[in-house]
Formats: sequence, structure tokens, C-alpha cells
Amino acid sequence: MEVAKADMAVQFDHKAIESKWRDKWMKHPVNVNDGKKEKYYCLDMFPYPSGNGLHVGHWRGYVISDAWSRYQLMQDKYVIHPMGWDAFGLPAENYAIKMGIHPSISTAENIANIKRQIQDIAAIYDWDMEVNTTDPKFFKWTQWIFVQMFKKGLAYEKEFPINWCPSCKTGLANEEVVNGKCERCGSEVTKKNLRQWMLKITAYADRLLNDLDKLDWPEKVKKMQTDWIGRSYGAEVDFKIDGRDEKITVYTTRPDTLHGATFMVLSPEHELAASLATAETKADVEKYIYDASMKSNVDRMQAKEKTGVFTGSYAINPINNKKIPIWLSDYVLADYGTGAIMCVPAHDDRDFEFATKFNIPIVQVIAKDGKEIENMTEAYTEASGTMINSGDWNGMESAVLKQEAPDIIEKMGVGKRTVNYKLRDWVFSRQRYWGEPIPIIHCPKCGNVPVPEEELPLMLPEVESYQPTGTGESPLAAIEDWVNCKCPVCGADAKRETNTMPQWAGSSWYFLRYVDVNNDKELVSREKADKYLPVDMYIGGVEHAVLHLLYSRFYTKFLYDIGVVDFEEPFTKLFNQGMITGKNGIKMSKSKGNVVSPDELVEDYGCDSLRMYELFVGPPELDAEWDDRGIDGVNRFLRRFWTLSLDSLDANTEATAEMIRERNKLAFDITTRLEQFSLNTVISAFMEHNNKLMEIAKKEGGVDRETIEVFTRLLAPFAPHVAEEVWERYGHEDSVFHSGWPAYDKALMADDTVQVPVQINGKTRVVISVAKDISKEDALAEGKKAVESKLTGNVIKEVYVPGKIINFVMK
RNA sequence: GCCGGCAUGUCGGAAUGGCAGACGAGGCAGACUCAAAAUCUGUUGUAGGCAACUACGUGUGGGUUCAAGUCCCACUGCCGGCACCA
Repeated sequence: MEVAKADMAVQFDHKAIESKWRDKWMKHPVNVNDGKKEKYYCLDMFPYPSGNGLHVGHWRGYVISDAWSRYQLMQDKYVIHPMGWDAFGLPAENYAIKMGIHPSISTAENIANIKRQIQDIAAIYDWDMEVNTTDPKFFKWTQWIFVQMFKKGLAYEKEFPINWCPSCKTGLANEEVVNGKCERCGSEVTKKNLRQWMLKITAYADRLLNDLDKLDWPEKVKKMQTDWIGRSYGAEVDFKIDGRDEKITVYTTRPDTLHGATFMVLSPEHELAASLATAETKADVEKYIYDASMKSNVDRMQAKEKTGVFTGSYAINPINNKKIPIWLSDYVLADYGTGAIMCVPAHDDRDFEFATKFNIPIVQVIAKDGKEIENMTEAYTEASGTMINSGDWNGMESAVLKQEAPDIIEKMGVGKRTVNYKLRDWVFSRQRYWGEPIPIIHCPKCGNVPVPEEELPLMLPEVESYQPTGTGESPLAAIEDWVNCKCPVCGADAKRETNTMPQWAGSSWYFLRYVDVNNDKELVSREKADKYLPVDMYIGGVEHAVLHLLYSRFYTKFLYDIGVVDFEEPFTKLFNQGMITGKNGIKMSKSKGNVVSPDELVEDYGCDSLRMYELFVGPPELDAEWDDRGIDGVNRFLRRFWTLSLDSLDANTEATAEMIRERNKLAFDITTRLEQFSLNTVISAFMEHNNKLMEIAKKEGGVDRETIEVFTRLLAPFAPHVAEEVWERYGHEDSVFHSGWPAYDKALMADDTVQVPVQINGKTRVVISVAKDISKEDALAEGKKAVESKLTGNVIKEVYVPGKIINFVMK
């Protein structure tokens, strides 16, 4: 009888406990907005609802954010912790092409499946806030933002050679080309001359760069954005073409080296390139221009050796009136700076390589170590040293001249100070079906006219074939009764824009919508925006560093400028969780067959065990290899704690000094590690303290109520079901999440005695136990006594660090 | 090429300049069991020793310090980002 009763009491049935609390929380959510509490907005990067479902790597980020959210909740904040779906995009469309099912249907199915999986995490998501980028109530505002940008001149049309993915059959933004390949499918990206909608993100380059300072983001991400924006300071300089009345403007960051410019190179795409050819060079120049146009980006980038062709024409260096040859070469980019450069082979690696190959003179203008280099074998690229061979500039310090030269050039009337950026405007149109239609009407009389705001959302028409055409036209172009329309301004026959927006359009602003999902008058009410935004903590992978995270900042700044929101940065703090990989660090993928699904693990071990293991697997910011076996460890811990807490409830033991000490140490350890976001060691600390409490319980018959209750409250953000169940069994009617975050008293943490290692010459010989407030003299005396037999030489120094170390230095 | 990050037992990992290896996995031994699983107990860096102990040990080489995984200098390897941006 006795045994059976005990078994009943300690039975740990994760399924029963977890389903009980899921039901209760559904009926009585623990996170409520009473309108008075401080808000805390903790956001996950919302998922693309892929047909493959979630793997344990996706879980990790969601568990991190939920544990953090629940910790905020227990500090009596109203936590905004929503979830939604980034549901436009290629996979749904490709699936539609293959199966002939409308993307909205497969998307809805995928969302249902992933939502079920996400609900297994038991996060405190508020599903009343759910957003879906493909919902017309949502994308109405995605289109509305585009219209506002169009009105401000930030959305414009342009025809030029853009990045084109031959496999996805669509244009791509610069940010979507990774090492010359399509970010989505890995195909080699080519160039295609296409009419495109562009967003003028470059107008925000300075603000995007400068405001990075305000953000509590990982330095790595800030650095990536800084490099991507790529601001440089320099000058534009005009070079006259010899014998012609035209000039070529170059951009340089090193105007101090102007005297050393011995040739000039234009990109083959430069507008003057062909016209610079002479009768003798015409054939070669035309061939070079043609060849360059046929080369792919990848070929151009990976060229082992520089190629080029002399045009036959010369330019005049404005500083010294010397005639310098003009070359064409594909190492000069057409779309950066002016597409033309002055070349100073003595002080630039690339120019040096080119000059050496084509026997162009090299003139050193900055002294290295105070002198001219004999037999130069590489460029001297430092901007430090005295100017030489530079006319009036001789004797100046190059670093100083670098700053002053733009003004000198400007006074001479041959150039001006300039700033340049690597950031390019954002190619915003896609020649695909499953995206937001761009709400523009092309009128033969009025030009581009936005769809009137009261007509938004502009819905996607039904089509028979989703297949991308590959011609640069969207599948929408084939639907005549959709394309043909009337101009909203003059009523003339007009045509709709048939390109759609990229997947980034919805994700660039979705975080604003969560707090006001049902508003059909505004994107978000100003009142709610002021009250609940911006995002305090944003959690997701680092792969979006220069995509989503840059675009979102741009959108937010724009919405600030037009008065929709009153902040310029959307995400105050950013945390990038590491990736979970399969064995040997191989990324989980269906094709590799190494995907670990959370579903079976939840079934076998329970949600709480998987939650804790996701955190325990390693430091949250680092990648981790998944190993199923480790989950046994946290599962054992939970069961031991469960048993300890229920046995202790029966035993009803009085608190001892040791228990009080343990309790305070526990609260201290968990809180400080949590504040440092060291979530893996939070779990370690729980295990370690649980082991100690079990030892104490063995001696005393149990652990006092207060200690178990503190443990339970601390555990709640990590293992919410178990904590809630134990809390209830300890007689509490209200949720553990309303019990506040346990405080600790440092004074109660310390033992009366401390263990102090006694070293001789830095090597520990013995560990002694001394009173915690022992004097230096007494400590050293006791230490000396303990190692007396080993102190054979002259002690020349005695070190005592209170509570830490005693060290005798012996000759 | 440039810029970051990392390097600790069999494995994941822990260590405000103060006993390296917490916590966990795995292994080994034992208890319970007819047996297995589960659970519990012990043990588990390397070398030597019956032992208490001793020596060595945080990628490599040097340095600072009473004391270095931690700080400094030089190097090696791996991972990531950028990559002709003038």
C-alpha cells in the first residue's frame, strides 16, 4: 500500500501534465494586458511556412525568445510576443506549378501544420495578433507603403542590366546575390536588361549607417551593414580628353596621389568607351566591349589576370597637364562612382598589376621610409609619408594632403569633394506570380499613376499558368482583363503594372502590424504604435544581416519620415541565435536526410524536456551539433526535481541555514546568468543546485517549502508545465507566472567558512577551511601551518587574496 | 587578399587573472532484477605508483605576473562575412 501510494505521488507523466496546462492556459492566458503595466516587445523573425515543417533548429530560436519573454512576464510586464507567417515567395509558387494547386491553398495547409508544431513549444504567443503577409488585409498596407514611396519619389522605374536568376526566372536585388549566385536556388546569376521598379534606399544610406551606433546589436551584424553600405570619402576629378572638348570624371579616395596618375581606365560599359577608339584601335575596342558584355558576373569576379585594351585616346591630368593613355578594363565597375578611374600604379595594387602587365609608367609620389623605392615590386598603399614627384605638393604629408586635396582640386575648378557608397538602389520588382501586385497603372497620357488608396488592396488575379515566362514579363501580363484598365486620373485606357514585389516587402514592416492587426483604416494607429513599439528584443538567425534587417530599418525610417511612427529604428536589441546542425556541422536539409523533427521528441520526452535541451545544447549565440542522446540528461533532471518537490511537500521540513543558503545562491545564479543571456549555464545551474538539494534532502528528509517554491518560480520560464504543476500542488491557485521573480539576498549566500587553496610558487599544495572574515595575518599563519613541511626554502613573498588564494613564494 | 569569430577530456561544453575540466552525454564498476530497460551508488584528463602522492596538461612558440585557458607579441589550423567599390 505504502509503495503504491508513493508511486502515484511521484508519477511523472509529461503528457498528462502538459495537456492539462495547455488547456488551462488556452482558457486563461497568463500574459494579460491590463493597460497599466510596462510593455516588453519580444519578437521572433517570423517563419516562411515551408512544406517541410520545423526542425529542432527552428525550435531553438523560439524557445530562447519564449524563455526570455516569460522572464519579462514574471517581472510583471505586459509582453508582446506574437507570431506570423512570411508566406509569399517562390516555394509556394513552385509547388503550385508542379501540382496545379493555387499557392494560397498550399500556403494555408503549410501554415496549419507549422502552427501546430509551434504550438507544441507552448510559447506565450498571442494568436489574436497573428499576421500573414498574403492576407489582403495585411498586404493592403504593403501596397500602401509602396504608393507613399512612389509619391515621395522613392519608388521609381529604371531600365538597366540587373541581376537575373535564370532558374527562378526573375530579377534579384544586390543583397540576394551571394558570391555571384542566387540566394534562393544557388544558380549562377546573369545580367539582363530589364525595366524595373527600384526603391531609393541609397537616399537613406547616411542615416542607415549613422544610426547603427544607437543599436544594441551584435557587432558582427553592425559591421556587415557598415561594409554593405560602404561609405567612402574622396573626390571627383575631371580629366579633359586630349584633342576633344569633352571630359571624363573619375572618383578617387586618394586625391593626394593625383600626380602619380599615369593612366586612366574606363569600364567597358562607360558611355564614352566606344567613342574613344581611334581608327587603329576600333576593332580591338569593339571586341573588348562585346566580350565584356558576354561575360557573367562570376567570370568577371573570378578573373585571375587583368585584361584591358588601349583606346588610342589620351586624357590630360589636370594637376600637371601630362598626357595619359585611356584604357578600358572590366575590373572597373560601371555602376560605382563614375565608372571611370584614374590609375596610380605606385600606390594601388590593382593599378600596379595592370601597369606592370601593359608596360605603363609607374610614378611614386609618396616616399616610403623617407625615400623612393628602387625596383618596385608591389604598390605602396599606405597613406603615410612625404609627397615626392608631386610639384607644389612635394614635402607635404600624404595623410594630411588626402584631407585637403579635394578643396585644392575644387578651387582649381577641376573637381569636388564627394562621398560614395557601395549600397545600390533596391531592385524591387519580380517577374513572378506569388507576391503583392505593384499598385501602379501605366497611362499613356499621365504616365505612372498609383492605384487610388481606397482601391487597395489590389488583389492578385487568378491565373491558369503560374509558370514564370522567363522573358522578363510576369505571368500576370498574360491576363488581359486584369492588365487592361482605366487611368484613375484621366480615364484613358491604361495598363496595370504586372510585376510583383519581392518577398522582403511584407517582412520589412510586419512587426509594426502585430499590435494593431485589425485596423482597416491605418497601417497601425499612432496611439498603439507609441504605446507598444518598437521591438525591444528581436531574435533570429544572422543570415538576414544585410537583407531583412537592412530593409526593415529603411522602411521604418521612411514611415517615421511620413509620420506613421515616432521612432527611427525598429529593433532596439537584436540577438542572433546559432544554427543547429546535424552531425559534423552539416546544415540540416531534406536532401541530406539529417533533419531532426521536434515532433517525436515532444512525444517521447515532453515539451519541457525539449525546451530545456534546446537551451542546454550550447551557448545560444553559437552553432551547435544536434545529438538526440543529450536530451536524456535534462529529462532526468526534470524527473528528479519533480520527485524532490513532491517528496518535500510530504515531508514538510523546516528550513535549515544550508537550505536558505542554497536557495539564495540558486536565485542569484539563475538571475545573473539569465541577464547575461548565458542560457546553457542557466540549465547547468539548475542541475547543479538540484543535485545539492537532493543531497540535503537525503540528510534532512526533505527540503523546505520556500526553497522548492523559489526553485519552481525560477524554473517556470524554461519548463513552464512542470513548474505550473508543482506550483499548483504546493497549494497556489494563481499561476506561477504571476508570482513575481524571486529575489536573493547576497548576505545569506555566503558560508561561514571558505575554502582557500594554499599554494607554494603558484602550485596548490593543500586547501584549508577558514572563517570567511579571517584577518590577513591569521589566514597566512594558518596557511603556513598547513604547508609547513613543504616550506623548505626562504619565503620571499606571501600573497593573500581574501577568500581566494594564499601563495608562498619560495626561493 | 581584407575583416571578424573560434581552438579546453571520448563528446557537448564550464571557468570576474586565483584549486582547469562545473553541468551533461558517453564509458567502466556495483546495487536492484530470473533477465533487460528504467532507477540508484561509485568512478572516469594523461603518465608513474599498492597507496597517500608526484609530474605533466587548455592549438604552437615567446613574454608579463606571486599566479595565465583568461592579458601582451608572433605563428598555425578551422569556421564565417566581404571580395577588383578605385
